[in-house]
Amino acid sequence: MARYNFKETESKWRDIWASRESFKVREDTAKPKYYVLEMFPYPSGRIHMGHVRNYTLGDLVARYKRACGFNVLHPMGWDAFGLPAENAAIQNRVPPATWTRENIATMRGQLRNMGFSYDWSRELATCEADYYRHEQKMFLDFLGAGLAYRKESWVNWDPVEQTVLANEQVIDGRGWRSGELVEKRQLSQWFFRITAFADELLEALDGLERWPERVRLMQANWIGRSEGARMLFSLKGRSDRLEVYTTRQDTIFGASFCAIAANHPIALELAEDNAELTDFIAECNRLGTSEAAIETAEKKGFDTGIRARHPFVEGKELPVYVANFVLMEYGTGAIFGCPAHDQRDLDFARKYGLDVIPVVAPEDTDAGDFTIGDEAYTGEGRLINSEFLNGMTVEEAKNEAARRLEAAGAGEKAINYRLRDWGVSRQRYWGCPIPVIHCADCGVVPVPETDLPVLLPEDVSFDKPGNPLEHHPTWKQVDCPKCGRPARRETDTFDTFVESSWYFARFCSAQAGTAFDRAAVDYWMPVDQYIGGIEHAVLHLLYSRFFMRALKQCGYIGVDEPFAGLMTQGMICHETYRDQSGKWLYPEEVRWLEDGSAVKTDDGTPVTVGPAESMSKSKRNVVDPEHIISQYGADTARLFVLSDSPPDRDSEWTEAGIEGAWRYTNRLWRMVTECAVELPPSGSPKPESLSPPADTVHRLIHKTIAAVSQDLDRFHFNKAVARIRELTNAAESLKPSEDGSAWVLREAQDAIVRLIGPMMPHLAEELWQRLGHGTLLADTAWPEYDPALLEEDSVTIAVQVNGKLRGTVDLPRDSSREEAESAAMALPNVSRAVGESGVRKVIIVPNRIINVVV
RNA sequence: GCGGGCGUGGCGAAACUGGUAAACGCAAGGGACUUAAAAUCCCUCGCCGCAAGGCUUGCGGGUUCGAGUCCCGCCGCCCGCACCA
Repeated sequence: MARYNFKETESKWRDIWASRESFKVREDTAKPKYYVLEMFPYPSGRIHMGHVRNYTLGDLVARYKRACGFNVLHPMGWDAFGLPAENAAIQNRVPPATWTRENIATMRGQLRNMGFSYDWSRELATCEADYYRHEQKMFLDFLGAGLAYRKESWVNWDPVEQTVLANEQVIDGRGWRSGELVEKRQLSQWFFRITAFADELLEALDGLERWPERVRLMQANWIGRSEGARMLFSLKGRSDRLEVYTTRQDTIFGASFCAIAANHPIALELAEDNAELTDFIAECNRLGTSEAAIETAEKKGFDTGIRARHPFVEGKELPVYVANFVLMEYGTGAIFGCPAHDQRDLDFARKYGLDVIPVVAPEDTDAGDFTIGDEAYTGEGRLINSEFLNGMTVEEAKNEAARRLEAAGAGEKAINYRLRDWGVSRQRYWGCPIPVIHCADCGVVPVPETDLPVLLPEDVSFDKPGNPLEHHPTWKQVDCPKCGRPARRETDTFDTFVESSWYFARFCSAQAGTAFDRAAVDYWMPVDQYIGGIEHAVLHLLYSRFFMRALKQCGYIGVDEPFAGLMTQGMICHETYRDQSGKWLYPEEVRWLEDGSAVKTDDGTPVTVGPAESMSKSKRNVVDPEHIISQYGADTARLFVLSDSPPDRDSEWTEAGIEGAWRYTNRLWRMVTECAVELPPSGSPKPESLSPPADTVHRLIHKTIAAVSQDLDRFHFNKAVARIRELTNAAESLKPSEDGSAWVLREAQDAIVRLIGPMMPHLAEELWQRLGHGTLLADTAWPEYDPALLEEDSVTIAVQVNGKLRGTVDLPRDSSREEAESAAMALPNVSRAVGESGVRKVIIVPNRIINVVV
């Protein structure tokens, strides 16, 4: 029995697709367009299983849509700037550019070997000047539009990466890549004004119907809109006023203190001649922002001695504290405390002996009896102890309090967002240079457009720690474009998330001399289906949404939303292995014994097998796609990652699983190439009569085409695979002696090959040719089904007695109720279950179920 | 604390708007072919039971002729955000 020679076949068809430019596309208004994109990879060196899954999903969609008649754009590129290249440079003394380009070459070859239907003519790498030069121009335009600005602020400093991180890149107080606790530093940094679009980015989430609900929720939470009021408290003995933000302006009569953040300007001013306060502020700054630190931290305050005047109560004064739980980054960095209705304020008030005045009482409570114990009351109710607000609901009181504040010039309604502007400066070398020049006389001067691009020098040294651009002998020395005197180039580079915020639009016209060919972008954008990991739910996916709006405002493009559809794929997991000393082992270092236990291949010592976890280099539970491809071929690997688990769920890589996929690959091969009987050519006319078994399979072909199409439309790829296997099973079990079976078998082969085409393109292309077709399967339309064959003439109907299954009856489709009922009652099981008691009623759902109620 | 999701065989999973639970695959067991192995093919495979039959979708209730699916209350697991004013 000949095994399928995937090595020969797969490379043969890849060469044919490449030489025919099968997947090269251009704008064509005669066809509906479909833009399918997978998140482009960072060129780390080699592709991993996560890439295989991601790109297999995308390729399936691309090939399916192409077969369905869409003009499909399916490009690939490289997210090529980033820190690993610098680390490699330090460790191996290879320039980052060289390291990156070599990795790209390797990974491009690996992706080609997978047979993905990319239009390689659109390939791009973000580290090349012909890409990032456009980004520098965008920055200048953003600057002009007020969407980019420079500001001194407290930023997150990653001590390992030696750079600043955006808020989105700090997870539980730690750097998203380094995992190290971040420090707060005050630095002058470039920001993108993402907050200008806060409301729009939030509102538009509702329109992203083909995004997973949880990604939309995560973005909504991240933007964090809240409605409340800004209030101004005049301060005794000072001319300035204290601005606070609150969502509970209705509780103003319950206020008993104000609190400001440790980094609030007033706190810093007072600290100048108050050593005790300086110490307290330092203590607050030391406090981590990790979950553990926050939970264990005690509420602490420092009385500044300043007194704030209550806006409505003549003579009432509130002490102003510096408090460790007030964040400078949220709202105005100052609050008023109403202990009765906020747990944190209550804890604080109890500790410092402040008043606790209830001002909201639950509907059915007698106001006089309502007191606060250890728990603040945060529920609904009516206002008490609140002069002009008394008797109002919380909602009414919020409105009235805001109205009165505004009338008194002491505040107004306000909307606040959690979202902060996007800090894009990075003190790193391998990134896009920020095109500005610092001049001692003229200040910050943008690089004139005619001087773009600002090229990243490649002759850099990593001998000293820190940013090589700082240490470069000449690069930063430049004349001021305004006054001509010696000045200094900005040595910060952009966050690499800037490059990934517009690459998808660049793909529409990847070779254009300007950033975008507007007509091409208008034709292709938005991306119809974007596929990638959930880890970018907030980061990349939010930045890109902002970037499109910023580009639109600057006249580059006309779209707001970059990704109309989003699919987030799950991770690939694998068992973990440790030897006796607890060291992690690679799967290939483990051998399995007869009794099911595992030992080390080299010395036979026992191995501890751990549960499946997501593949990671540190735990060595990785499988190199290249090994799999050389052992089983790309198609088998592709089939395996599509089988069993739905795309959005984590799935486990197992040796048995890939073996199962390999078995099926060979079954298909044999079914077409080693058929026992002579089959008529594809497309022969249907024989006069089909035996009942042949007719059943004939119908199944059409049912399968219908079902697989629907499954692919809904991204239920594992179900589509199952249905194709079902059809294969049925076709194989058809006996050649049956009337018409040869014709049906050939029809089934044709259908199976076409249906499996987007999943296993090389094998399908080969079998398609062997079935006698003169065209490429890649150029062949998706099969159609005959709706008349989807419905059977007879149906099997379940018969229940009191909801319990007692048997089934086979009846002609659409039999009358009487026929159905009498057939059901005739079943011995049914009459036994009914017994002596009379039938009360019979529920009949035509063609589905008969339920006899006794 | 807030928000969201998920609990189905030994395992991955199916089950359209409530209508025959476990399709498809993996693993396992038995058999055929073979000197032998691999490959391949056939059979069994939710649980209890020789069988007839009974039971079964995390647990407890409810709605319904009928619930994996809807409602209420628990239990468990996972994810996101979090001193957010």
